Amino acid sequence: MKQQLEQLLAAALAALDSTLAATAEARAPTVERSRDPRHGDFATNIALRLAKAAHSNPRALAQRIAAALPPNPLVLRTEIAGAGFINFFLAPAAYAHELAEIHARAERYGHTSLGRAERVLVEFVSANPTGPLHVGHGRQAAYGATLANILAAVGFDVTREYYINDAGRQVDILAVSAWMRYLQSCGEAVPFPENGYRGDYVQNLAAIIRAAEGEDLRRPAASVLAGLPADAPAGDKEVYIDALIGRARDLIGREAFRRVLQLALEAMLADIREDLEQFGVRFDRWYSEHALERSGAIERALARLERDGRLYRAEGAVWFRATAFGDEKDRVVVRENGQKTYFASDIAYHLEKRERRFARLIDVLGADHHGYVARVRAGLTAMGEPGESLEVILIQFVSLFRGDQKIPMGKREAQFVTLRQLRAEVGNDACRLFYLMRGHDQPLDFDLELAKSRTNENPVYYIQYAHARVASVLKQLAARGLAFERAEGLAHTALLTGAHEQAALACVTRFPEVLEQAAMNRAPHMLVHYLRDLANALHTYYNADTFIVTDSKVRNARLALVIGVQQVLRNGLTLLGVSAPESM
RNA sequence: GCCCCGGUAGCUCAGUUGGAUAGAGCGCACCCCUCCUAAGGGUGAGGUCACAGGUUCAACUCCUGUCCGGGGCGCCA
Repeated sequence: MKQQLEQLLAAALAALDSTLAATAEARAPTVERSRDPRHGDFATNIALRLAKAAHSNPRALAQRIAAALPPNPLVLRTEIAGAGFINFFLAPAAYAHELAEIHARAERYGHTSLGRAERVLVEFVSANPTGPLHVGHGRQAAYGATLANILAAVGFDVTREYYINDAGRQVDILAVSAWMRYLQSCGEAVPFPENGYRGDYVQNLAAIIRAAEGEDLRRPAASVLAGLPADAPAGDKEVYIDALIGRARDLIGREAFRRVLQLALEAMLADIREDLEQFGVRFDRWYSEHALERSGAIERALARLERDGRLYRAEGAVWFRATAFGDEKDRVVVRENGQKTYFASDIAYHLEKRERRFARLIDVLGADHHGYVARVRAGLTAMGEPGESLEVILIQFVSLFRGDQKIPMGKREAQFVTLRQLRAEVGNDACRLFYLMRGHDQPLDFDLELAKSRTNENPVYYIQYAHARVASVLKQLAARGLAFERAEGLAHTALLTGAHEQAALACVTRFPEVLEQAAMNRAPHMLVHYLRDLANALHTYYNADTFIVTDSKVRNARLALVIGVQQVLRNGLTLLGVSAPESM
């Protein structure tokens, strides 16, 4: 509906004044829903915006524009109001037409072609496979999955990707942590390194290694520890763990170390995949950093930067001249010890995304990655790619509460709450919806008690209940030996004149606009708030009026409306990854 | 010190890219089931949109500065 009005406006402006119509504002006139019903159904401020360029006062200009509007059966009348707004009052037929559209398009209603099939890569979660997903990753998963769904719904060609950091020092640390636990389980008295991963899951990794390798990789504690530098607190934990990794490779051989690493990695990845799968989060591709490395892409990227004079050597390391591309300092790409940094592979990875012809690269990252944005963009720019093609969305942190009691969390400590634990406690539906209730740039307080409560304080049930309520009405209808007659209902929508019916119609037909807003603002929470509003419109209507009445015209018109509401609720919940139950 | 995000009702938060009288939930005070699920609906009280300037016909929204809160600034990832 909104689009049609905007087209009418554009036509009016073109007919009125060709030079005026050429201005940027006139080319894309905007129409908005009126907040106050007295201001009609839609309103535009175009006359106010163009008044200066037209050398006219806004109200007079509004008059001329309104007069130039091509006649349209959907528009009952227009009115000039306030400082120069043009208010549109729609004909009842406009809502009737839109309601028929909901019934006709069903699960496709709300889907548009706004995105023009532009190729978008949404990379999200990408948690390091060195431990199970925690509640922060859960928010990124819910956000990324839903954003991708919404972008796809409004016509973007979306690919969902998870980048696996399965190369480099970090996974070596995972491997050596698992090996140390393995040695302990074999009865060797080796101290666990300060910088190792100390979660319980590492014990499981040790058990997996033992099942695969028996005691073949057991080495005496004395030979493991001989001549190593001191661990923290006396020594440097970073130096210590690197030395320990070197020792492990020497003692069991590079090949065996590789097998340990591979077993640990596969177990972690299987856990992460299963967790996300159960959470309803799916990826089109799991992109391995290790595979990127093997393909030579990182070497090629570095060679290209070298050729273009973007690299220099200092203090034994190789630096990328990031400051030449807007970053605040230059960045190391190859360390003094010859190891490439993660940043080097990030450059290659993002370049490779562009080579796969994605017009827009969206990275969904934790808020702690803020410093990373400028440098990856600098890398992309240095490669001759437009910096704007990269869009980084930072997700603020999650705090868990039990009532008003904050639950302590720490990533490296043994005690942290995993996504799996959270899902088990509150359920997937509440989990997805609670993660999405707030804007991504807002820290999230997640109250476990509230998420579990089956009261009206809990928005999950509120929305789902509205959906189930309509299903219940239909069951009741069948129980009374009646059936919904769609054609009759849609033919008599003019009977839906009550205040609650008008409100429900206005709300349910907003869905396509909400999806566009949510997509363009990267704001899934707008969809959540909308669904709450729609559920409220349904509950209010339900309490005020009876749907199953004897007059079949009225009955079917009302049912057409509530079934339309149910359809939109279902479409919205599906995008959020929340179930739409038939009964509760 | 520099950078990012936030500051809106007692609490938790929305606010349609600058519009008309700033909204919702919870909490508080009331009211509504012989009726399609009360996991629901309705009414009321509650605001200096952190503060000060600026831009504009119009500012919660944009710009500058100040104050407060959170986060980030390693040859870590």
